[in-house]
Parts: sequence; C-alpha cells; structure tokens
Amino acid sequence: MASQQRANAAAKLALRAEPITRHKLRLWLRLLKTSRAVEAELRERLRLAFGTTLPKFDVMAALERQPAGLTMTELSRFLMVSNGNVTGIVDRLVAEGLVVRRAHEQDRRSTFVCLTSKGARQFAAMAKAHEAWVGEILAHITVEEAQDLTALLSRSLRQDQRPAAVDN
Amino acid sequence: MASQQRANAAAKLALRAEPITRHKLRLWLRLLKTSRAVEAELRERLRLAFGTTLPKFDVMAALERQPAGLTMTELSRFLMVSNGNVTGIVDRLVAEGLVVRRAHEQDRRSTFVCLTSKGARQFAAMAKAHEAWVGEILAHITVEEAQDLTALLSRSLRQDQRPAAVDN
DNA sequence: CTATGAAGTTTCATACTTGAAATATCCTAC
DNA sequence: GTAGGATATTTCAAGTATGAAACTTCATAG
Repeated sequence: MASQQRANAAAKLALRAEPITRHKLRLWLRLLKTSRAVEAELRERLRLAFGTTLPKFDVMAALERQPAGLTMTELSRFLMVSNGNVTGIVDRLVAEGLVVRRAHEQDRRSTFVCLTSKGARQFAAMAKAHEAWVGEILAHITVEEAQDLTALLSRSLRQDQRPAAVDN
Repeated sequence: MASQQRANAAAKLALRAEPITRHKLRLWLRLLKTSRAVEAELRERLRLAFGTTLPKFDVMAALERQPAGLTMTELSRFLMVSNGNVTGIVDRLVAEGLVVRRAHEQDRRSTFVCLTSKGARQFAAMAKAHEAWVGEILAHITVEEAQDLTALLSRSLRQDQRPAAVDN
C-alpha cells in the first residue's frame, strides 16, 4: 500500500519535527488529567459511602500495615505531603477515634501514630470498597496493560527526584 | 537455564494468584505517586523561579490559547476543579493584573476570563521553562516510552468517568 | 406574559496543603 | 557538660479545594 506508506512516512516526519520535550509535556498533561479524574471519582465515592476523605484514607492505609505505627515524619515522607499537613489530618483522625498518638520510648521528639481497633475495622471495609472502585474506574484496561503502565511509570522518574521516602 | 525457567514459572503463578483488581490498584498507587512527585517538583520550581503557583499557572495555560477567553464554567470543567475554586484563583490573578474578567454579551450570567498582555508575556516565559523542566524531570524516559505511556493512559479511562469537558 | 426549572457564578463553611517559623529534643564535638 | 547543629513536631498565614446554598439570569412551557 503506497498511500499507507506515504501516510506513515508523513506521520513519522511530523513526529520528528516535534522537540523531544513536547512528547514529555504531552505525557505529563495526560498523566495529570488521568490521576485527577481517578482521584475525583475516588474522593466522591469515599465521601458518599463512608463520609470520609481521601487524605484520611491515605493516612489510614499507610498505618494499616504497621501495627507498631509510623512517626509523623515517616507518614509525611511516605505520602509525599508536608509535615505540617500530616499534623492536621492526624488531629482529625484522633478526634474521630480512628488513630492514636503514642509516645516514642527512645526519642521524645517523635510520636508514633497507630490505628485504633475501630480505625482498623473501618479501614478494612473502606479498603475492600476502594479496591473494587479502582477496578471499576480502570475497567477499560487489561491486566497486561496495567502491568506495562506500572512498569513504565516506575521507570519514568527513578534516581530520585524526591528525598528518600520510607516506601516499601 | 532450568532455574531461570522455574523462577519464571513461579513468578507467573504468583501473578495469576493475584486478583485482577490488585494489578489495577498497584497501577493506581504508582500513578498517584508519580504525578505527586512531578507536581511537587514543578510547584517548587514555579515558586522559586517565578513566585507563582501551579493552580495559577494551570489557569493561565488554559487561557493562553483562547484570545476570546473562557468562561468560569469552561475553566472549571477543563481543569477538573470545582467552580467555587476557580473564582478564588481568578480573583488572585485579577489582583495581580494577569487576567481580566470581561462581560459576556449574549449571556449576562457568564463572564469571560482572558489573559492581559502582561499575563500573556509572563505566561510565555513560564511555559518555556515549564516545558524544559518536564523534560528534565522525565529525563529517564525515551520518546517512544512517553508515547506508549500517553496512549495507554488515554485508553485507561475513556467513556467517561467525568462530565464532558471543553478539552482539546 | 409568567411560573418553573436550568445554568453560571459567587459565597460560605470546612478541610487540605504548603513553606516558614517556632519549640523541643537529640547528638556530637569539644 | 555544654555549645552547636540536626531532627521531629507543631503552629501559622496564605492559598487551594470541595460541596452546598444563595443569587442572578436564561429558556421554555403553558
């Protein structure tokens, strides 16, 4: 197909004509749009189904695997939000009886934050729904594509833009 | 390599054992982490280099291609933020003389928002730097990978989680 | 015309977020 | 032991964000 080849060549030329950064800019805009859309959807569902918010859910999710708790700084680094921010979210969670602050034995500057049993119970229900929602929201993607995407995204930043995190 | 094959088979088995939603959840967490890292980096650079913020930059970017301006609702839908939010950001941009509100001739409920020439001038400088920064931040990714990622991300949501946007 | 509902914007209360400053504690080198 | 810097947290001001309510204007059915 000569016309097909011509079209192809033309497309390639058009792509070449674009500076490299243009592709990355496009990627960034798409990335931003996608994550905002998913985030908005999850936020609304959390609000309607559980009367809670995404930041609170995120903090509880980070705490869930740490029976011993996490310090404020560990939370802040893991969630990639400022330290002052974590203070407010944890304050509200404490007021709701979902987490507690516990003294750090060796270092009196630090405080551990842990889920209460009420918090753990509530989080279990939310996490189950949350995973199902993500499945719904990303329904139009196959497992293979999801794996490819995850791998590409992991590679995209690397070596490290941000100060070391607790991470997993 | 028999051991290699065994390892491979074991890995595949492990993957199969995971529910589909688990992969999507992992993807979502990676997506969120990546976009937060990029966003944090861009926010800081905008602040240091231009003394401005990401939301203001986003509004100006949306306005840049529309000499006739955009209405508040169009802005809100395009940026995927609430209408009340746009009011505040535009108020601050107006106070800085970077945008103006203009009456809508046919519909007195609406107002158009447009860049001033000062705003356009300032945005041009910021946009140039911004594109270069995105290039730096996403340095570890090839153009091909960027294109793949963009395509996969575009496909991932589709058919539409969110109310119609102005979009491009 | 005119009720009635829809659409565009702002206002409001509340929550989230940041970066910087203030406090308190820790650690290390004298 | 103590001065100095480093680390952990909170506080603060300002900006960003939401969802709901209030207000205005528009469009349309009767």
